[in-house]
Amino acid sequence: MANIPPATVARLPLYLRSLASLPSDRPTCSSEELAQIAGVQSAQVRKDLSLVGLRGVRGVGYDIDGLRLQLTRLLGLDHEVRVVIVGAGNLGRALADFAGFREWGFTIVGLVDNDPAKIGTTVAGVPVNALSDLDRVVGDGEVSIGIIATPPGAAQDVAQRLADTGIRSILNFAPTVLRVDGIEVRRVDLSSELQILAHHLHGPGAL
Amino acid sequence: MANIPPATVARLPLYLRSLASLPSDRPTCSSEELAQIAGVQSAQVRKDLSLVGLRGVRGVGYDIDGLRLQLTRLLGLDHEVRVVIVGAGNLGRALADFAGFREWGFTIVGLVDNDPAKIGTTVAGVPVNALSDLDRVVGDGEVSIGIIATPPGAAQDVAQRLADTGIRSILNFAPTVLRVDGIEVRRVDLSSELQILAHHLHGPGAL
DNA sequence: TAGATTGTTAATCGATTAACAATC
DNA sequence: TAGATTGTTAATCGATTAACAATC
Repeated sequence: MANIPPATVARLPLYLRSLASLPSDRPTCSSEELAQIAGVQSAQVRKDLSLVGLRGVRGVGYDIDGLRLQLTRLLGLDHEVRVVIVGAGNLGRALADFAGFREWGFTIVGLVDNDPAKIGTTVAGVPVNALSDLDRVVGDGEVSIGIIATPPGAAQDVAQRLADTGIRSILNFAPTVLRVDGIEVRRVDLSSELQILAHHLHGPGAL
Repeated sequence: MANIPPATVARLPLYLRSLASLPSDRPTCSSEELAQIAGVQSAQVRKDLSLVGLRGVRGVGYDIDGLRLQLTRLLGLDHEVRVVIVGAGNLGRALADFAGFREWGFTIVGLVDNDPAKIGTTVAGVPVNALSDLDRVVGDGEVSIGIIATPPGAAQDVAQRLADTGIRSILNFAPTVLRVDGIEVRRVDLSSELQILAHHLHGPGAL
């Protein structure tokens, strides 16, 4: 496999989810149907599926079950994926209890924080560990993804610690540009999202 | 103004934030310095700033205060921006208390939910209103941005209601493709982010 | 066969990067 | 002047879309 364009990879979860909205009485669907549900062009769907090696049948469409199976496999969701969340503030705790993660087979093995008042408690069944125990939590749990939900000042240090434990990927909610080698980092910048929306309030179409 | 490329708009919050990391003893900074902090190429910085009409001085750099002022204005953060959050679950409540929003001048005027047990309470000083009061909350508050933090099944209905109140933009945390006209929608898809990271666990560089 | 729909090519569009003349 | 750094052009790269021959 390999060398799937990033833009295509980013749409695979959308396609996988869109399959759930398909009428269940038919074995196949067309790229046009999938496109409607996903909110993209049908040519985009065909191109993306083709790029990841998924083929349909001309005149018929794509096999829904096959698509589901292969997309799940491509996204690595056919194995359990274990996740640790660093930062047990409001956001970290909300993420620990986020139904959407479990739904796709992600397991939150633990929260990590440096506040003694939080350590030892549990949030939605997830234990809160000391930051000094990060190594143990990640090592014991075969954790491959770390989520950073700390204040901005702590994020870089936490990222390096996560990297040192041998974690493979980081999802960063702190508004901090992380510098870590050999690790894939994705950033979710909540304030930026609002700011981008705010920009458009004054653009064309403003009151 | 107008017609700034979306990719450029999306980086303006990053530049604005990066200014805060600059040494405060100098009045100017170079595109190279800013690029380092923001984690992008210096040519990108120059191009972006040029595209939004911000100019530096050759051989000298950009005026830091001027940059901060103009970026703030461009992003519409020189006025208070009022926001309503629909959905007072874990995520909605975490967002209501999210420091990063207030920091940039966003005001959360209210949470909205349909759970009688939650209505009338407050979260981080933000009152929880009945969904049936959405109109009043948005209307009274001159709210321009709505955040959707509901379960997926409720998101489309909420989006339409928000549109009907005359809101201008929506930030959608529900894993739902929204169909609303004349409104800017941005999506933050937490499960997708993890799934994209999960995909790369098996790509090149996998153990 | 006729109708439907894929898979792929080529065209277009947009974003990034390199390079360098302009100029402080 | 010499050194630094912008602002912009052109080159490159990547993503999207249109179009249609292939084919079920």
